[in-house]
Amino acid sequence: MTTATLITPASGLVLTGDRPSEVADFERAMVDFFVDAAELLGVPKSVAAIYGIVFASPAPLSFADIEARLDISKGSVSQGLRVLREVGAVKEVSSESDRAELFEPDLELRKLVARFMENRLAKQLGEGESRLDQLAKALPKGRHGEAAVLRSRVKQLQTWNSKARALLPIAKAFLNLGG
Amino acid sequence: MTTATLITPASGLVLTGDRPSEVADFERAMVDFFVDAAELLGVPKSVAAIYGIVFASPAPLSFADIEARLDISKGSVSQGLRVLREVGAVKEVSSESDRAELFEPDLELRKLVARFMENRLAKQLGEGESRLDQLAKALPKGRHGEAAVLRSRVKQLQTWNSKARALLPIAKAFLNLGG
DNA sequence: AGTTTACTTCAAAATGAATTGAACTGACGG
DNA sequence: CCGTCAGTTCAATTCATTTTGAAGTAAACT
Repeated sequence: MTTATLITPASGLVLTGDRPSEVADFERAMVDFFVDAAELLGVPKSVAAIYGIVFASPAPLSFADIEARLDISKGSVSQGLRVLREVGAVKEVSSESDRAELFEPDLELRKLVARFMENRLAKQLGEGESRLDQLAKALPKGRHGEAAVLRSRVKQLQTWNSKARALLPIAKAFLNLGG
Repeated sequence: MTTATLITPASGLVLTGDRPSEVADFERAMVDFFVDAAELLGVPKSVAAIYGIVFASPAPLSFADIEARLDISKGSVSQGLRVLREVGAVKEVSSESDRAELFEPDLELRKLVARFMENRLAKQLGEGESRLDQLAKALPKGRHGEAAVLRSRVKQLQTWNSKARALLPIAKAFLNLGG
């Protein structure tokens, strides 16, 4: 063992610019953290990076700030911010003195998580349930025990589907305990 | 409302061949179910389709059977079966009379789910924890309350990470209850 | 009115992952 | 041995998604 624990090869999306490298390093680590997490959740890197850079800043950032700190195009910043606003991950705070809108992370991560579960998991499980109903109806009634085998397999899937559905609210409750 | 509940546009991977259309319809529905689910889990369509077609058959299927029922290349069948064997989703049963290996689904879905949680979720959360440790060390000590803001944000992420870690075994236990 | 600033839009390019298929390996039968 | 059958491999291709950037819009300033 000669190398330290270098978890991931670093996304290289953060530009140092003229800020203290101490700050840029912190931002880099934060952006990488969210980029990693996003990969698991199926969110584009640029979107995760924007959230990361906003999260890493103690003060709200303007569009221009984000553009300057990240090595991504203006178009991506625009689209990414739209997505993040839509899901409530960042919110605009109007700056008094200036004309540009400023963005800060919405720290109610609870809500984000809940929304994610709702949108992706609950939706998928609901659709799965419908599909399984169709499957149960479409069961081919082949001879012997064959029909029985298939019936039991479909039933097994239905059991899993409903268990997963039942787990969702439990998970939600658990994550909310003293957030 | 004029249209029925057509959950998804159908993957079109199942070939009817010369089997009864009743059977092909069932297979189609099953394959689509797994293809959908796989999308959520980040598994390639072809792999999900192979699992689906095997799952939809009361009798074990040979390599050639799978190739004939699905509209995917021989190469994909080979690679897909390898993946499925590696994660224990299908198992080989040697056919007495014939020389070809036959495949059937490993119905211990519990194990599959547990393995998935282990590999994807637990791994990701573990890496996240390391990253967060790094982040905590890299906290830039800017003036005023700024440092405090960042410290509290990092702490918040750590709290979430550990909650998620704590949830995993709970979820596992819940899903195992009377499977 | 005209210019600048601040952002949005979207068609085209880049990226990255899955899929193909032709060449290959090796076991079996003749 | 030689040919065929059964499956594997992997470079090249296709496909889907993300990213870019140039052109467009609109509000704010002068």
